[in-house]
Amino acid sequence: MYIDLPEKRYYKIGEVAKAFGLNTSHIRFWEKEFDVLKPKKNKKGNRLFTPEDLKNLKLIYHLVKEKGFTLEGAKSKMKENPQIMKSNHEIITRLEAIKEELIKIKGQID
Amino acid sequence: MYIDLPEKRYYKIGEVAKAFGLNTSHIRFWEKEFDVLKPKKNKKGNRLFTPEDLKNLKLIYHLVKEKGFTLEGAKSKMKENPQIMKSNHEIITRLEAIKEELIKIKGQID
DNA sequence: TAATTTTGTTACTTATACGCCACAATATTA
DNA sequence: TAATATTGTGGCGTATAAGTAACAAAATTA
Repeated sequence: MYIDLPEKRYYKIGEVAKAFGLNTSHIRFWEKEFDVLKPKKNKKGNRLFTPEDLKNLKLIYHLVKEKGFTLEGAKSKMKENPQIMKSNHEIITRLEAIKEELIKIKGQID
Repeated sequence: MYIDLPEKRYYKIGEVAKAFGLNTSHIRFWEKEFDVLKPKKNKKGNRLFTPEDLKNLKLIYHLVKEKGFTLEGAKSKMKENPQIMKSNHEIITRLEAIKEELIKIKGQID
């Protein structure tokens, strides 16, 4: 997967960008495009991405980069039923991780 | 809906374009992009679109113009499981037509 | 303290998805 | 028959979408 970050309360834009293989401008660009992406900011204005923000980013990435939606397409898809969309996507992501695990285990047996 | 054509064996590009509210260049462009779109041609080279071609066009239109897929996104979506995709889409289209009918009838009752 | 990172804004670049035109051949309509 | 319309291929033009870079100032990290 394109993401591999330690668990913590907040992530900086640089870490996030790196985790997705995007550059920081790109992240900021998506932030302007997608209302759902609203990282907190500290007093100086630095972005603080929460794990929740990362979930949203993952979903956007999935729709745009993997499924081939336009940004507009992704936006309206996400409006359809945001919470169900998101939880489905989380479940699928989780299942894919489990599948990977199982394949690894199988490899050890053979 | 964007389409309203009499039933016949073949349609000319002009009719097809008009039915979708696209211009002929656009139809030809999609033809280059989507392998699934392969209208027959007569000896002179004129395109002969079958009802089957129209179904494919409808699906493309749906994905690109209504769902917000990029052309690439639409292509890979259609490769996933072409026949199921298409029959689902036909069923949904049919149901929507029925819904329209029912709404009309309801309007007459009120 | 020095090096690195981040900020917002703006402008620039590239890619996508067409639109339009020319010219020739054929078809349709008056 | 003459005028008009439609179609073909091919190439060039273009609007919008999507992403990148440049900047100087401020902040963070080493």
